[in-house]
Amino acid sequence: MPDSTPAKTPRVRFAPSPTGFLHVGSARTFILNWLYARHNHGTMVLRLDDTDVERNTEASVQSIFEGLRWLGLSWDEEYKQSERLDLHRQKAEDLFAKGLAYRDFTPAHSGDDEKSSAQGAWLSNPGMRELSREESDRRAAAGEPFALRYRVPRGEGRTLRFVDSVYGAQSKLADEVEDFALLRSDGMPTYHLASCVDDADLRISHIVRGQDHLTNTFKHLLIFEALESEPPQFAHLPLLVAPDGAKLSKRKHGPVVSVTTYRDAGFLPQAFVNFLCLLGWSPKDDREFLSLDELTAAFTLEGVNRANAVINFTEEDPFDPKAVWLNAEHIRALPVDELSRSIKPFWEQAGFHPLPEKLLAVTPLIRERIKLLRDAVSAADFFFLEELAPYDPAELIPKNGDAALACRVLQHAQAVLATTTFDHDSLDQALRAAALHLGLKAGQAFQPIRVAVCGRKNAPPLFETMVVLGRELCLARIRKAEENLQSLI
RNA sequence: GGCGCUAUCGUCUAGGGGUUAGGACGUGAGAUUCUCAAUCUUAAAACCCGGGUUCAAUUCCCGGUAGCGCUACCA
Repeated sequence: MPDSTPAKTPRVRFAPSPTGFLHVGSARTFILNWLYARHNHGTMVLRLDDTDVERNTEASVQSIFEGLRWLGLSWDEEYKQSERLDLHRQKAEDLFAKGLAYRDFTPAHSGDDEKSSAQGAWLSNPGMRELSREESDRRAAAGEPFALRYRVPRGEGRTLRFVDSVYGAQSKLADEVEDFALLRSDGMPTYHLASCVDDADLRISHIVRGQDHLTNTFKHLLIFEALESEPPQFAHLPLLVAPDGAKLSKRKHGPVVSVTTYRDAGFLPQAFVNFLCLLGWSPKDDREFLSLDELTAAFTLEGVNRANAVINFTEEDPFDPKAVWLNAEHIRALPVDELSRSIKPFWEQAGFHPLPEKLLAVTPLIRERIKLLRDAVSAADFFFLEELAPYDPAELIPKNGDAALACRVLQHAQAVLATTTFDHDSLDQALRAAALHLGLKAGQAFQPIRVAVCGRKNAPPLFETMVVLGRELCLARIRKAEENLQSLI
Protein backbone atom coordinates (compact mmCIF):
# COMPACT_ATOMS: atom_id res chain seq x y z
CA MET A 1 0.00 0.00 0.00
CA PRO A 2 2.01 2.93 -1.20
CA ASP A 3 -0.48 5.28 0.38
CA SER A 4 -0.45 4.30 3.96
CA THR A 5 3.26 3.58 4.13
CA PRO A 6 5.12 5.63 1.55
CA ALA A 7 8.69 4.51 1.02
CA LYS A 8 9.89 8.06 1.60
CA THR A 9 8.14 11.13 2.87
CA PRO A 10 6.29 12.31 -0.20
CA ARG A 11 6.94 15.53 -2.04
CA VAL A 12 3.93 16.58 -4.03
CA ARG A 13 3.29 19.64 -6.13
CA PHE A 14 0.46 21.73 -7.36
CA ALA A 15 1.38 23.27 -10.71
CA PRO A 16 -1.23 25.66 -12.05
CA SER A 17 -0.67 27.60 -15.21
CA PRO A 18 -1.68 31.23 -14.76
CA THR A 19 -4.04 31.61 -17.67
CA GLY A 20 -7.11 32.76 -15.74
CA PHE A 21 -8.72 32.67 -12.33
CA LEU A 22 -8.31 29.67 -10.05
CA HIS A 23 -11.08 27.32 -11.00
CA VAL A 24 -12.78 24.70 -8.93
CA GLY A 25 -11.11 21.79 -10.68
CA SER A 26 -7.67 23.22 -9.98
CA ALA A 27 -8.67 23.99 -6.43
CA ARG A 28 -9.73 20.37 -5.95
CA THR A 29 -6.41 19.13 -7.32
CA PHE A 30 -4.61 21.47 -4.97
CA ILE A 31 -6.66 20.36 -1.99
CA LEU A 32 -6.15 16.66 -2.62
CA ASN A 33 -2.42 17.19 -3.08
CA TRP A 34 -2.37 19.10 0.14
CA LEU A 35 -4.28 16.39 1.99
CA TYR A 36 -1.95 13.75 0.63
CA ALA A 37 1.10 15.71 1.74
CA ARG A 38 -0.27 16.46 5.19
CA HIS A 39 -1.65 12.98 5.74
CA ASN A 40 1.78 11.53 5.02
CA HIS A 41 3.75 14.31 6.69
CA GLY A 42 5.28 15.22 3.36
CA THR A 43 6.09 18.41 1.53
CA MET A 44 3.75 20.53 -0.53
CA VAL A 45 5.34 22.38 -3.41
CA LEU A 46 3.62 25.14 -5.34
CA ARG A 47 4.96 25.64 -8.83
CA LEU A 48 3.69 28.13 -11.34
CA ASP A 49 3.80 26.49 -14.74
CA ASP A 50 4.11 29.66 -16.74
CA THR A 51 5.92 28.65 -19.89
CA ASP A 52 3.15 29.79 -22.20
CA VAL A 53 4.09 33.42 -22.56
CA GLU A 54 1.21 34.05 -24.92
CA ARG A 55 -1.47 33.18 -22.43
CA ASN A 56 0.03 33.89 -19.02
CA THR A 57 -0.93 37.05 -17.19
CA GLU A 58 0.15 38.64 -13.95
CA ALA A 59 -3.49 39.21 -13.06
CA SER A 60 -4.02 35.50 -13.25
CA VAL A 61 -1.07 34.84 -10.95
CA GLN A 62 -2.61 37.22 -8.42
CA SER A 63 -6.02 35.65 -8.75
CA ILE A 64 -4.64 32.17 -8.21
CA PHE A 65 -2.81 33.23 -5.07
CA GLU A 66 -5.93 35.00 -3.89
CA GLY A 67 -7.93 31.82 -4.32
CA LEU A 68 -5.35 29.65 -2.61
CA ARG A 69 -5.01 32.05 0.27
CA TRP A 70 -8.75 31.97 0.80
CA LEU A 71 -8.71 28.19 1.01
CA GLY A 72 -6.31 28.61 3.89
CA LEU A 73 -4.05 25.70 2.99
CA SER A 74 -0.39 26.51 3.09
CA TRP A 75 2.48 25.19 1.01
CA ASP A 76 6.11 24.67 1.90
CA GLU A 77 8.06 25.60 -1.20
CA GLU A 78 7.33 27.83 -4.14
CA TYR A 79 8.79 27.96 -7.65
CA LYS A 80 8.20 29.63 -10.94
CA GLN A 81 9.01 27.75 -14.11
CA SER A 82 9.87 30.88 -16.02
CA GLU A 83 12.80 31.32 -13.65
CA ARG A 84 14.12 27.90 -14.50
CA LEU A 85 14.33 28.19 -18.26
CA ASP A 86 18.08 27.68 -18.32
CA LEU A 87 17.67 24.27 -16.78
CA HIS A 88 14.93 23.30 -19.22
CA ARG A 89 16.94 24.40 -22.23
CA GLN A 90 20.05 22.71 -21.03
CA LYS A 91 18.20 19.44 -20.56
CA ALA A 92 16.69 19.80 -24.02
CA GLU A 93 20.19 20.39 -25.34
CA ASP A 94 21.35 17.20 -23.65
CA LEU A 95 18.54 15.17 -25.15
CA PHE A 96 19.37 16.48 -28.59
CA ALA A 97 23.05 15.73 -28.11
CA LYS A 98 22.20 12.20 -27.07
CA GLY A 99 20.12 11.79 -30.22
CA LEU A 100 16.90 11.38 -28.21
CA ALA A 101 15.39 14.44 -29.84
CA TYR A 102 15.50 16.04 -33.26
CA ARG A 103 14.92 19.40 -34.84
CA ASP A 104 11.69 19.88 -36.73
CA PHE A 105 11.88 22.73 -39.23
CA THR A 106 8.25 22.38 -40.27
CA PRO A 107 6.43 25.65 -39.68
CA ALA A 108 3.97 25.52 -36.78
CA HIS A 109 0.48 24.68 -37.88
CA SER A 110 -2.84 25.22 -36.25
CA GLY A 111 -3.69 21.61 -35.51
CA ASP A 112 -6.83 21.13 -37.57
CA ASP A 113 -4.82 19.43 -40.25
CA GLU A 114 -6.93 16.32 -40.46
CA LYS A 115 -5.30 15.03 -43.63
CA SER A 116 -1.90 14.60 -42.07
CA SER A 117 -3.32 13.04 -38.93
CA ALA A 118 -5.37 10.63 -41.00
CA GLN A 119 -2.25 9.49 -42.77
CA GLY A 120 -0.27 8.99 -39.62
CA ALA A 121 2.19 11.74 -40.41
CA TRP A 122 1.41 13.21 -36.98
CA LEU A 123 3.36 10.40 -35.42
CA SER A 124 6.82 11.19 -36.65
CA ASN A 125 6.98 14.22 -38.93
CA PRO A 126 8.40 12.50 -41.97
CA GLY A 127 11.48 14.10 -43.41
CA MET A 128 12.44 15.74 -40.14
CA ARG A 129 13.01 12.75 -37.91
CA GLU A 130 15.41 11.32 -40.44
CA LEU A 131 17.29 14.54 -41.13
CA SER A 132 21.03 13.98 -40.88
CA ARG A 133 22.89 15.73 -38.12
CA GLU A 134 24.88 17.70 -40.67
CA GLU A 135 21.78 18.86 -42.52
CA SER A 136 20.05 19.70 -39.25
CA ASP A 137 23.04 21.71 -37.99
CA ARG A 138 23.37 23.49 -41.33
CA ARG A 139 19.75 24.63 -41.34
CA ALA A 140 19.85 25.63 -37.70
CA ALA A 141 23.04 27.60 -38.26
CA ALA A 142 21.38 29.33 -41.18
CA GLY A 143 18.85 30.63 -38.69
CA GLU A 144 15.91 28.53 -39.78
CA PRO A 145 13.46 28.22 -36.88
CA PHE A 146 12.74 24.77 -35.50
CA ALA A 147 10.95 22.97 -32.75
CA LEU A 148 12.71 20.23 -30.84
CA ARG A 149 10.85 16.93 -30.78
CA TYR A 150 11.26 13.78 -28.78
CA ARG A 151 12.36 10.85 -30.93
CA VAL A 152 9.83 8.27 -29.74
CA PRO A 153 11.14 4.71 -30.20
CA ARG A 154 9.50 3.20 -33.28
CA GLY A 155 9.14 -0.29 -34.66
CA GLU A 156 10.47 -1.95 -31.52
CA GLY A 157 7.05 -3.00 -30.34
CA ARG A 158 7.89 -1.42 -27.03
CA THR A 159 5.17 -1.07 -24.42
CA LEU A 160 5.20 1.82 -21.98
CA ARG A 161 3.92 0.90 -18.54
CA PHE A 162 3.18 2.42 -15.18
CA VAL A 163 0.93 1.71 -12.26
CA ASP A 164 -1.37 4.57 -11.42
CA SER A 165 -2.41 4.82 -7.78
CA VAL A 166 -5.98 5.45 -8.81
CA TYR A 167 -6.44 3.84 -12.21
CA GLY A 168 -4.18 0.85 -11.74
CA ALA A 169 -1.89 -0.70 -14.35
CA GLN A 170 -1.62 1.38 -17.50
CA SER A 171 0.07 0.51 -20.74
CA LYS A 172 0.40 1.86 -24.24
CA LEU A 173 2.44 0.98 -27.28
CA ALA A 174 5.27 3.44 -27.81
CA ASP A 175 4.43 3.31 -31.51
CA GLU A 176 1.13 4.96 -30.65
CA VAL A 177 2.83 7.95 -29.08
CA GLU A 178 3.56 10.86 -31.39
CA ASP A 179 6.88 12.69 -31.53
CA PHE A 180 5.84 15.44 -29.17
CA ALA A 181 7.52 18.82 -28.93
CA LEU A 182 10.02 19.61 -26.20
CA LEU A 183 11.00 23.10 -27.28
CA ARG A 184 9.03 25.60 -29.29
CA SER A 185 10.59 27.42 -32.19
CA ASP A 186 10.95 30.47 -29.96
CA GLY A 187 13.11 28.43 -27.64
CA MET A 188 10.52 28.15 -24.85
CA PRO A 189 10.08 24.71 -23.33
CA THR A 190 6.74 23.00 -23.71
CA TYR A 191 4.67 21.88 -20.77
CA HIS A 192 5.86 18.29 -21.10
CA LEU A 193 9.53 19.16 -20.99
CA ALA A 194 9.40 21.85 -18.32
CA SER A 195 7.09 19.86 -16.13
CA CYS A 196 9.15 16.67 -16.17
CA VAL A 197 12.49 18.44 -15.85
CA ASP A 198 11.20 20.32 -12.83
CA ASP A 199 9.51 17.32 -11.29
CA ALA A 200 12.79 15.45 -11.58
CA ASP A 201 14.88 18.36 -10.34
CA LEU A 202 12.56 19.14 -7.45
CA ARG A 203 12.50 15.45 -6.52
CA ILE A 204 8.74 15.24 -6.70
CA SER A 205 7.79 11.79 -5.46
CA HIS A 206 4.07 11.73 -6.24
CA ILE A 207 2.25 13.47 -9.02
CA VAL A 208 -1.41 13.87 -8.20
CA ARG A 209 -3.17 15.61 -11.06
CA GLY A 210 -6.21 15.59 -13.30
CA GLN A 211 -7.08 12.58 -15.39
CA ASP A 212 -6.70 14.70 -18.50
CA HIS A 213 -3.00 13.93 -18.08
CA LEU A 214 -3.39 10.18 -17.90
CA THR A 215 -2.44 9.65 -21.55
CA ASN A 216 0.27 12.28 -21.38
CA THR A 217 1.95 10.23 -18.71
CA PHE A 218 3.39 7.90 -21.33
CA LYS A 219 5.23 10.86 -22.84
CA HIS A 220 6.40 11.85 -19.41
CA LEU A 221 7.70 8.35 -18.79
CA LEU A 222 9.81 8.74 -21.89
CA ILE A 223 11.15 12.07 -20.73
CA PHE A 224 12.05 10.79 -17.28
CA GLU A 225 13.83 7.91 -18.94
CA ALA A 226 15.79 10.29 -21.16
CA LEU A 227 16.60 12.35 -18.09
CA GLU A 228 17.82 9.19 -16.42
CA SER A 229 15.52 9.94 -13.56
CA GLU A 230 13.23 7.54 -11.74
CA PRO A 231 9.66 8.56 -12.61
CA PRO A 232 7.49 9.62 -9.67
CA GLN A 233 4.43 7.70 -8.58
CA PHE A 234 1.42 8.88 -10.57
CA ALA A 235 -2.12 9.30 -9.29
CA HIS A 236 -4.74 10.69 -11.60
CA LEU A 237 -7.92 12.26 -10.36
CA PRO A 238 -11.27 11.93 -12.09
CA LEU A 239 -12.31 15.14 -13.75
CA LEU A 240 -14.89 17.57 -12.48
CA VAL A 241 -17.45 18.01 -15.22
CA ALA A 242 -20.40 20.30 -15.89
CA PRO A 243 -23.98 18.98 -15.74
CA ASP A 244 -23.81 18.42 -19.50
CA GLY A 245 -20.83 16.15 -18.98
CA ALA A 246 -18.28 18.48 -20.50
CA LYS A 247 -15.04 19.25 -18.76
CA LEU A 248 -15.33 22.39 -16.68
CA SER A 249 -13.96 25.30 -18.58
CA LYS A 250 -13.51 28.93 -17.83
CA ARG A 251 -14.48 29.92 -21.32
CA LYS A 252 -17.65 27.89 -21.54
CA HIS A 253 -18.93 28.03 -17.99
CA GLY A 254 -17.70 31.41 -16.81
CA PRO A 255 -17.57 32.62 -13.22
CA VAL A 256 -19.50 29.65 -11.84
CA VAL A 257 -16.25 27.68 -12.02
CA SER A 258 -14.20 30.35 -10.29
CA VAL A 259 -13.25 29.86 -6.68
CA THR A 260 -13.79 33.55 -5.96
CA THR A 261 -17.44 33.18 -6.93
CA TYR A 262 -17.90 30.80 -4.04
CA ARG A 263 -16.00 33.04 -1.70
CA ASP A 264 -18.02 36.11 -2.64
CA ALA A 265 -21.31 34.29 -2.22
CA GLY A 266 -20.38 33.46 1.33
CA PHE A 267 -19.05 29.96 1.33
CA LEU A 268 -16.86 29.12 4.27
CA PRO A 269 -13.53 27.84 2.95
CA GLN A 270 -13.77 24.72 5.08
CA ALA A 271 -17.18 23.95 3.60
CA PHE A 272 -15.90 24.50 0.10
CA VAL A 273 -12.96 22.23 0.75
CA ASN A 274 -15.25 19.61 2.27
CA PHE A 275 -17.52 19.72 -0.77
CA LEU A 276 -14.72 19.48 -3.30
CA CYS A 277 -13.18 16.52 -1.53
CA LEU A 278 -16.42 14.61 -1.79
CA LEU A 279 -16.30 14.97 -5.57
CA GLY A 280 -14.39 11.91 -6.68
CA TRP A 281 -13.27 10.87 -3.26
CA SER A 282 -14.98 9.26 -0.32
CA PRO A 283 -13.87 8.30 3.18
CA LYS A 284 -15.63 4.95 2.58
CA ASP A 285 -17.92 5.39 5.52
CA ASP A 286 -21.10 7.39 5.78
CA ARG A 287 -19.51 10.64 6.80
CA GLU A 288 -20.19 13.64 4.60
CA PHE A 289 -19.50 16.48 6.96
CA LEU A 290 -15.78 16.50 7.70
CA SER A 291 -13.47 19.07 9.20
CA LEU A 292 -10.07 19.72 7.67
CA ASP A 293 -8.46 17.57 10.33
CA GLU A 294 -10.88 14.76 9.67
CA LEU A 295 -10.26 15.03 5.95
CA THR A 296 -6.54 14.95 6.50
CA ALA A 297 -6.79 11.90 8.68
CA ALA A 298 -9.11 10.09 6.30
CA PHE A 299 -7.52 10.93 2.98
CA THR A 300 -5.93 8.17 0.95
CA LEU A 301 -5.53 7.71 -2.77
CA GLU A 302 -7.38 4.39 -2.48
CA GLY A 303 -10.47 6.39 -1.65
CA VAL A 304 -10.35 8.17 -4.98
CA ASN A 305 -13.02 7.20 -7.45
CA ARG A 306 -12.40 6.65 -11.18
CA ALA A 307 -15.47 8.12 -12.83
CA ASN A 308 -15.80 11.81 -13.58
CA ALA A 309 -17.90 13.75 -11.09
CA VAL A 310 -20.64 16.13 -12.12
CA ILE A 311 -20.73 19.41 -10.28
CA ASN A 312 -24.26 20.71 -10.42
CA PHE A 313 -25.02 24.25 -11.41
CA THR A 314 -27.42 26.15 -13.60
CA GLU A 315 -27.68 29.68 -14.95
CA GLU A 316 -30.03 30.65 -12.13
CA ASP A 317 -28.32 28.73 -9.37
CA PRO A 318 -24.58 28.51 -9.77
CA PHE A 319 -24.02 26.38 -6.69
CA ASP A 320 -24.36 22.65 -6.24
CA PRO A 321 -27.14 22.02 -3.67
CA LYS A 322 -24.86 19.75 -1.74
CA ALA A 323 -22.23 22.45 -1.50
CA VAL A 324 -24.87 24.80 -0.15
CA TRP A 325 -26.07 22.24 2.36
CA LEU A 326 -22.54 21.54 3.55
CA ASN A 327 -21.97 25.25 3.90
CA ALA A 328 -25.06 25.54 6.10
CA GLU A 329 -23.75 22.66 8.19
CA HIS A 330 -20.37 24.32 8.62
CA ILE A 331 -22.03 27.61 9.48
CA ARG A 332 -23.99 25.92 12.25
CA ALA A 333 -20.87 24.18 13.48
CA LEU A 334 -18.95 27.42 13.88
CA PRO A 335 -18.71 29.13 17.28
CA VAL A 336 -20.78 32.32 17.33
CA ASP A 337 -17.85 34.70 17.55
CA GLU A 338 -16.10 33.11 14.60
CA LEU A 339 -19.26 33.07 12.58
CA SER A 340 -20.02 36.69 13.25
CA ARG A 341 -16.50 37.58 12.19
CA SER A 342 -17.07 35.74 8.94
CA ILE A 343 -20.40 37.45 8.35
CA LYS A 344 -19.21 40.93 9.22
CA PRO A 345 -17.76 41.81 5.81
CA PHE A 346 -21.04 40.88 4.15
CA TRP A 347 -22.99 43.16 6.47
CA GLU A 348 -20.53 45.94 5.95
CA GLN A 349 -20.76 45.56 2.24
CA ALA A 350 -24.52 46.06 2.59
CA GLY A 351 -23.92 49.25 4.54
CA PHE A 352 -24.50 47.86 8.03
CA HIS A 353 -21.86 48.65 10.60
CA PRO A 354 -23.15 47.16 13.82
CA LEU A 355 -21.29 47.37 17.08
CA PRO A 356 -19.47 44.16 17.96
CA GLU A 357 -21.93 43.35 20.78
CA LYS A 358 -24.90 43.68 18.49
CA LEU A 359 -23.20 41.59 15.87
CA LEU A 360 -22.65 38.90 18.44
CA ALA A 361 -26.25 39.12 19.61
CA VAL A 362 -27.75 38.86 16.14
CA THR A 363 -25.55 36.05 14.84
CA PRO A 364 -27.10 33.22 16.87
CA LEU A 365 -30.57 34.35 15.80
CA ILE A 366 -29.84 33.87 12.13
CA ARG A 367 -27.26 31.13 12.03
CA GLU A 368 -29.82 28.39 11.49
CA ARG A 369 -31.58 30.46 8.91
CA ILE A 370 -28.81 31.09 6.42
CA LYS A 371 -27.09 28.78 3.98
CA LEU A 372 -24.60 31.25 2.55
CA LEU A 373 -22.98 34.02 4.51
CA ARG A 374 -24.43 36.60 2.17
CA ASP A 375 -27.92 35.46 3.24
CA ALA A 376 -27.18 37.14 6.54
CA VAL A 377 -27.82 40.50 4.94
CA SER A 378 -31.46 39.87 4.11
CA ALA A 379 -31.96 37.71 7.19
CA ALA A 380 -30.89 40.39 9.61
CA ASP A 381 -31.44 43.74 7.93
CA PHE A 382 -34.26 44.79 10.29
CA PHE A 383 -31.85 44.60 13.21
CA PHE A 384 -29.73 47.33 11.69
CA LEU A 385 -32.19 49.48 9.80
CA GLU A 386 -33.49 52.43 11.80
CA GLU A 387 -36.55 52.65 9.55
CA LEU A 388 -38.18 49.42 8.42
CA ALA A 389 -38.52 48.92 4.68
CA PRO A 390 -42.16 49.41 3.59
CA TYR A 391 -44.26 46.27 3.87
CA ASP A 392 -47.84 45.33 3.12
CA PRO A 393 -49.95 46.11 6.24
CA ALA A 394 -52.11 43.10 5.37
CA GLU A 395 -49.23 40.97 6.60
CA LEU A 396 -50.05 42.19 10.08
CA ILE A 397 -53.37 40.38 10.05
CA PRO A 398 -53.16 36.92 11.58
CA LYS A 399 -54.86 33.86 10.21
CA ASN A 400 -58.59 33.75 11.04
CA GLY A 401 -58.51 37.39 11.99
CA ASP A 402 -59.07 40.84 10.59
CA ALA A 403 -57.49 44.28 10.74
CA ALA A 404 -59.44 45.24 13.81
CA LEU A 405 -58.14 42.20 15.64
CA ALA A 406 -54.58 42.94 14.61
CA CYS A 407 -55.05 46.45 15.82
CA ARG A 408 -56.29 45.28 19.19
CA VAL A 409 -53.29 43.01 19.52
CA LEU A 410 -50.87 45.79 18.76
CA GLN A 411 -52.56 48.18 21.17
CA HIS A 412 -52.52 45.66 23.96
CA ALA A 413 -48.94 44.74 23.16
CA GLN A 414 -47.88 48.34 23.53
CA ALA A 415 -49.46 48.56 26.92
CA VAL A 416 -47.84 45.35 28.06
CA LEU A 417 -44.41 46.06 26.62
CA ALA A 418 -44.25 49.46 28.20
CA THR A 419 -43.87 47.82 31.59
CA THR A 420 -42.30 44.45 30.82
CA THR A 421 -38.64 43.78 31.39
CA PHE A 422 -36.95 43.12 28.06
CA ASP A 423 -35.52 39.69 28.60
CA HIS A 424 -36.61 36.43 27.03
CA ASP A 425 -38.57 34.94 29.91
CA SER A 426 -40.38 38.11 30.90
CA LEU A 427 -41.44 38.76 27.32
CA ASP A 428 -42.50 35.16 26.94
CA GLN A 429 -44.74 35.32 30.02
CA ALA A 430 -46.12 38.76 29.32
CA LEU A 431 -46.98 38.18 25.67
CA ARG A 432 -48.49 34.77 26.25
CA ALA A 433 -50.60 36.26 28.97
CA ALA A 434 -51.61 38.99 26.57
CA ALA A 435 -52.68 36.43 23.99
CA LEU A 436 -54.73 34.64 26.60
CA HIS A 437 -56.28 37.89 27.68
CA LEU A 438 -57.36 38.59 24.09
CA GLY A 439 -58.64 35.06 23.69
CA LEU A 440 -56.12 34.24 21.01
CA LYS A 441 -53.68 31.44 20.37
CA ALA A 442 -50.06 32.35 20.77
CA GLY A 443 -49.40 32.03 17.05
CA GLN A 444 -52.26 34.33 16.21
CA ALA A 445 -51.25 36.97 18.66
CA PHE A 446 -47.58 36.89 17.80
CA GLN A 447 -47.88 37.37 14.09
CA PRO A 448 -48.96 41.03 14.17
CA ILE A 449 -46.22 41.77 16.63
CA ARG A 450 -43.60 39.92 14.62
CA VAL A 451 -44.52 41.68 11.40
CA ALA A 452 -44.66 45.02 13.16
CA VAL A 453 -41.24 44.53 14.66
CA CYS A 454 -39.46 42.76 11.79
CA GLY A 455 -41.40 43.97 8.79
CA ARG A 456 -42.13 40.47 7.59
CA LYS A 457 -43.76 37.19 8.54
CA ASN A 458 -40.71 34.97 8.56
CA ALA A 459 -38.13 35.97 11.08
CA PRO A 460 -36.10 34.66 14.00
CA PRO A 461 -37.89 33.78 17.27
CA LEU A 462 -39.87 36.75 18.52
CA PHE A 463 -38.68 37.19 22.09
CA GLU A 464 -34.98 36.92 21.33
CA THR A 465 -35.46 39.33 18.48
CA MET A 466 -37.23 41.87 20.64
CA VAL A 467 -34.56 41.66 23.30
CA VAL A 468 -31.92 42.56 20.75
CA LEU A 469 -33.99 45.37 19.28
CA GLY A 470 -34.86 46.86 22.63
CA ARG A 471 -38.02 48.32 24.04
CA GLU A 472 -37.89 51.69 22.39
CA LEU A 473 -37.49 50.45 18.85
CA CYS A 474 -40.09 47.73 19.31
CA LEU A 475 -42.67 50.14 20.63
CA ALA A 476 -42.00 52.63 17.87
CA ARG A 477 -42.40 49.98 15.21
CA ILE A 478 -45.57 48.64 16.75
CA ARG A 479 -47.02 52.12 16.93
CA LYS A 480 -46.15 52.62 13.28
CA ALA A 481 -47.76 49.33 12.36
CA GLU A 482 -50.91 50.30 14.17
CA GLU A 483 -51.09 53.45 12.06
CA ASN A 484 -50.53 51.48 8.88
CA LEU A 485 -53.39 49.25 9.85
CA GLN A 486 -55.91 52.06 9.98
CA SER A 487 -56.18 52.07 6.20
CA LEU A 488 -57.48 48.50 6.30
CA ILE A 489 -60.15 48.91 8.90
C1' G B 1 -10.48 8.59 -37.25
C1' G B 2 -6.47 6.43 -33.71
C1' C B 3 -5.23 5.54 -28.66
C1' G B 4 -6.53 5.67 -23.46
C1' C B 5 -10.06 5.87 -19.42
C1' U B 6 -14.94 5.30 -17.28
C1' A B 7 -20.11 3.32 -16.39
C1' U B 8 -24.71 1.93 -9.02
C1' C B 9 -30.99 6.44 -7.50
C1' G B 10 -31.70 13.27 -10.84
C1' U B 11 -26.62 14.41 -8.40
C1' C B 12 -22.32 12.92 -4.98
C1' U B 13 -21.21 8.09 -3.44
C1' A B 14 -20.83 2.94 -0.33
C1' G B 15 -20.84 -2.01 -1.49
C1' G B 16 -19.70 -6.44 -3.57
C1' G B 17 -20.29 -13.68 -6.58
C1' G B 18 -25.96 -15.17 -2.75
C1' U B 19 -27.72 -8.07 0.40
C1' U B 20 -34.58 -5.81 1.76
C1' A B 21 -28.15 -2.83 -3.10
C1' G B 22 -26.52 1.30 2.12
C1' G B 23 -25.73 6.71 3.04
C1' A B 24 -26.02 11.94 1.62
C1' C B 25 -28.01 16.17 -1.20
C1' G B 26 -32.34 17.44 -3.64
C1' U B 27 -37.83 16.26 -4.05
C1' G B 28 -42.85 14.62 -1.72
C1' A B 29 -45.62 13.59 2.91
C1' G B 30 -45.93 13.96 8.21
C1' A B 31 -44.38 15.40 13.40
C1' U B 32 -42.68 19.51 16.39
C1' U B 33 -42.55 24.93 17.13
C1' C B 34 -44.77 31.87 18.13
C1' U B 35 -43.65 32.32 11.89
C1' C B 36 -39.41 30.78 9.15
C1' A B 37 -35.44 27.80 9.82
C1' A B 38 -33.32 23.80 12.38
C1' U B 39 -34.56 18.91 14.11
C1' C B 40 -37.10 14.05 13.77
C1' U B 41 -40.04 10.31 11.01
C1' U B 42 -41.35 8.70 6.32
C1' A B 43 -41.99 8.00 0.76
C1' A B 44 -40.50 7.80 -4.32
C1' A B 45 -35.75 7.01 -6.73
C1' A B 46 -30.20 3.19 -9.27
C1' C B 47 -26.61 -1.57 -10.57
C1' C B 48 -26.05 0.93 -19.40
C1' C B 49 -26.95 -3.42 -23.00
C1' G B 50 -25.56 -8.42 -24.80
C1' G B 51 -22.81 -12.70 -24.24
C1' G B 52 -19.82 -15.84 -21.33
C1' U B 53 -17.56 -18.11 -16.37
C1' U B 54 -20.43 -20.02 -12.20
C1' C B 55 -25.09 -23.73 -8.55
C1' A B 56 -25.48 -18.27 -8.43
C1' A B 57 -23.72 -12.24 -11.43
C1' U B 58 -25.14 -5.72 -10.36
C1' U B 59 -20.10 -7.54 -8.75
C1' C B 60 -15.31 -11.46 -12.59
C1' C B 61 -14.15 -11.87 -18.26
C1' C B 62 -15.27 -10.48 -23.37
C1' G B 63 -18.02 -7.58 -26.81
C1' G B 64 -21.30 -3.50 -27.70
C1' U B 65 -23.04 1.26 -26.54
C1' A B 66 -22.46 5.87 -24.39
C1' G B 67 -19.58 9.59 -22.03
C1' C B 68 -14.97 11.76 -21.12
C1' G B 69 -9.72 12.54 -22.10
C1' C B 70 -5.33 12.72 -25.27
C1' U B 71 -4.16 13.06 -30.28
C1' A B 72 -1.02 21.66 -30.36
C1' C B 73 5.50 24.62 -31.22
C1' C B 74 -1.89 24.94 -24.63
C1' A B 75 -1.32 23.22 -19.93
